Order: sequence, then C-alpha cells, then structure tokens
Amino acid sequence: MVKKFYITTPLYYVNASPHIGHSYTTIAADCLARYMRQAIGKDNVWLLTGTDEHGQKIERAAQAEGLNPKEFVDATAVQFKELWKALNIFYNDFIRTTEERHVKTVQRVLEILFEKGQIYPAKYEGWYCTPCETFWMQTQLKDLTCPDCSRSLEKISETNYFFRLSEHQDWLMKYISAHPDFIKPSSRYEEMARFLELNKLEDLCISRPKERMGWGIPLPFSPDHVTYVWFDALINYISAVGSFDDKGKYESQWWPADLHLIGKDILRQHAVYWPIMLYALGLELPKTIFAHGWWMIGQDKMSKSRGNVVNPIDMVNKFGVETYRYFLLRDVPFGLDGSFSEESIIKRFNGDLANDLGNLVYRTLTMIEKYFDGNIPERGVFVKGKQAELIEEKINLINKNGIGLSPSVITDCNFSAALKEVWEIINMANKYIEDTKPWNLIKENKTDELKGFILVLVDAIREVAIQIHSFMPQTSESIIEQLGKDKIKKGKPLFPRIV
RNA sequence: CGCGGGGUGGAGCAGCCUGGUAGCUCGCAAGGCUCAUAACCUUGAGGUCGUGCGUUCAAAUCGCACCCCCGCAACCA
Repeated sequence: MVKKFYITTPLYYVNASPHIGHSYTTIAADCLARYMRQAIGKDNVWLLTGTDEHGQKIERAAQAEGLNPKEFVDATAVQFKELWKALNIFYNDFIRTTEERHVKTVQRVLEILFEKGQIYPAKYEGWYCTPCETFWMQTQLKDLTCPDCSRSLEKISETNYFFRLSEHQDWLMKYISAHPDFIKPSSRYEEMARFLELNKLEDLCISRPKERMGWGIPLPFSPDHVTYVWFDALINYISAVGSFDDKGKYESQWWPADLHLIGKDILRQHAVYWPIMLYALGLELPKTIFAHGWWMIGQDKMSKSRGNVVNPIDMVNKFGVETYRYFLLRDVPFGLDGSFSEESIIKRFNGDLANDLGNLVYRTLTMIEKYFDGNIPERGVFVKGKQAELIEEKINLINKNGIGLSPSVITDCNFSAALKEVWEIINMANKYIEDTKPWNLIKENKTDELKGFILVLVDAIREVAIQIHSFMPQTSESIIEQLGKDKIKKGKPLFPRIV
C-alpha cells in the first residue's frame, strides 16, 4: 500500500454554474480520498479541487452579467464551494487560478521553460472572427466563414509564444508503453497510445495578445501576452502543493500526484500536454490519470445549448445527498457513459437502498426490540448454521481486502463493483433471515439459536456500515448509531420507499 | 472516407481475450412467509447472442464481408 495519496479533480471552469458532471468527478474523488484516509491515515491523504477562472469565455460571461471578471468568478467559485458542502465533500484544499500562489507559480514555470528554450515566440497566422472574438485554425474551417456565426473571417497574423510539444513525442510514447497504469481505463490508454502513434504533435500555442484577451496571467517575458488555458489550469496540480525555489527546483511533500481524476473530454490535455510540461520542468509525472465517462441525459448529451443541464442541488433536495452519491457511483461502472434520469435514481433508491439495505436494518432492529427488549445479545458460543458461516466468511474476505474495496477495485476506480460486493452481504443477510425463520424460533423458545442468529445479523450490518462509509458517510454513521453498543437506538427507516 | 465504441430475452448490461450446458439487475407472472418500508424469500415465462459466409467435433466467443446505432464541432466532468 502507498504511503501517501495525492488525488485531484480537474479545476472546474467557472463560466457557468456547476452541473452533475462536476459533482460526479468530485464525489468520486471524495469517495476515494475517504477510503484512503481510512486505509493509510488521514494525514497521508490530500484531496485537491478548485476552479479555473481565466480566459475569454469567462470574460464574456462576466460581461453578459454586467460584472467585471473578478466579481464574476468570485460569485461562481462560491457556488462550487457551496455545492461541495451540500454534497459532503471533504477536500483538503481548494485552489483558484486567480490566487496569488497560483499566478506566481505559473509565471515561474513560464520563466523556467522560456529560459530552457522550451518556449519560443513565432508568428501565428489564422482566421479570426471579430464579432465572435474567436480564432479558428485552418483545419477547423470549411470555407472562409465563421463556423459559429457564418460571417466572414479576417486573416490575422500576430506574434505568439509556443511550447515545444513536438520534440517530446518519442519519450512520451515510450513512457506510456512502459507504464500501463499511466492512463486508465485501458480503453483510454489504447486511445491515447494510438493517438500518439498516428499523429504528429505540433507545438502548442500558449499565449494570447493582451489587447484581444486581457483576463489571464501575463507572460513574465512578454507582458503584452497572457497565457492561454492549459498552461494556466494544469499547473494548479503543482502550484497548490509546492513551490519553486530560486534555482528553479520544485519542492513539495505531495507531488507527484497519485491520481488525476478527469472527464474523458480532457484526457489529451492530461495525458499529453501535462506530462510533457512536467518533463520539461524536470518533474515527476503523475502515477495515474483516470478518465471517467459522461452522464447523458436520457439518450442525449448534456449541454447548455440543449438546455438539459441538471443542477446537482435540485437532485440533492429531491433525493438527498446520500442517495445522489450512491446513484452516481453505483449505477454505471466508472469510465463508461451513464444515462441520468430521475426514474433511474428512484429505481436504485427503492431497490437497493429502501428494500435491501434500509429494510434489512429496520427488520433486524425490530427483531432485537421484540425478542430481546432492544438489547443486543451477549457474545457466546452458539451453534451456527451453514449460512451463518458463509456470511462470516464473506465478511472476513471483504475485510481482508480492505474496507470493501479490493486492491483492483481501488486502482481501477470500480466503485460500482465495490458496492455490488457489499450488497452481496446484504442479500445474504436477507436470505438468512428468511431461511432461519426466527419467528418460529421464538415460538419454540430456542433462545440460544435466536441469539446466535441476531449476532450474525448485527455483525453483517456493522460490516456493511463500515464498507459504505466512503460512499455514504452519513448513512454509515446513522446505522452504527442505531445499532448502538449493547442497546439499540432504533430510528425511522433510513430510506422510506418512494411511491 | 477514416478512426474509436457498440448491436445478447420487455429495459439496462456481463460473458468474447484463454471456443464446449447463455448469466446478472430491473420489469412481468405464480407461490411462500410475517421480523420488516405492499418489504423479504422461492419458482417461472421470455433470447435464431445484428446479418451472411468460413474455421472447428463444437462459435455469443476465432476469421472475413456486410448492415445498423453512438462519438470523433463547440461550452463542458
């Protein structure tokens, strides 16, 4: 097991309010971080999230609301923080790209790379749509009109700064083929490996002239330019957890990251640009980059233009945090796309949470109440049936592999499979009750058997509560509490069925 | 055109790499039970595994060809 675990979410771009996609990545990261805190100690885990706040899109979004960019991002960043609170996200740090610590590091990185000759100025030629304020590459165009607004484009040529991506292709390809865990899941790994095989990397334009786009970090060696997107945003992963000294040496107790969780849309930036930037700086590469899938809304892609964006807060208000977290992590294997609908949330809720888990807890507590006056029977040597042994075996097995997530499950972020494992205990327990028929035991005065039976259930439920802690912290705690130490504190059903 | 993913009982998926009684969840039907949130447990119905050809004693699984769906433009996890 690793000694420290540094996990990140992407920096969310704050040109609009957070949606379920943002919450998905962050909940997954929170779940892993919670799991790892239990496994290796809370001081050894660092979960970083934050917001990406520069760029033209934000400049324009701010304008649309009649705010200056800073006012605008301040307001949106708060929305993200509030959402994380509502979703019970426990992060160690929240970095904003407008913060001084970040700006300084970005400029330092630019400086170092410029001195090393990794960044160079060159004339940049392309087609510009003035009304849209958008720059188009030749390859994006069918004719000389703007793909967005169809107005005619203007050819402009300006000096910009470029990062020498192209000269790094060889070692990156070798690195990737030597590190099968670098990009996950494996389908994405193949995708990237093939991309590098089939395409030649071109140097990356990393600047914009200030007069055209002012809301960004100025290049230290050319104050008339600001950095452009990725050179700003990606650096947060190091700017938040360390700094460069005068000699350009980076110091950090957390770097390299153990896991960058990202959506599949930004895989190339993380799997190609970012490693090359780090390599050029002489820094270690992250251990693993995991690209998860997207939530579709029914069959459709979620997008602002379609107007089908789902607000996580609405879902939380409707179904509760715990259900929302459970649904996202359970319904679809991490890595694949999922189909989001209230209907499927309700299905999961009624099936897994109300009928299986909630009802198991409730019926067990009721039996303890009725048969033992609310006292959990004392431990003793009781005759165990075969089923009881199977349940105990299962519990031990899962315990041995570490809090319900076997090592492969954790490294492959297979939340869904982990929960399935846990639910097997639940199903076994429900079946065990059915087969043991405690209502007959009580009639026949078989108290010892009844005690043994209840203890098996109590153990099973405790185990389940521990297992689900990273996924549904509140539910876990509530179950432990209701079970009490010796005397139960039965409450209302955990998940009252939605009719 | 090309690239990637996919087509398995009503729905969603696993199985395919390493050929050999087609499995899971939900839904549906019948039954059982009463500790429980009309919940839980059991059983059952329902599939030419996209199409065709080939390899093989044997193909959902391997090979070839074809058909259909999704993504490969932008905002964005």
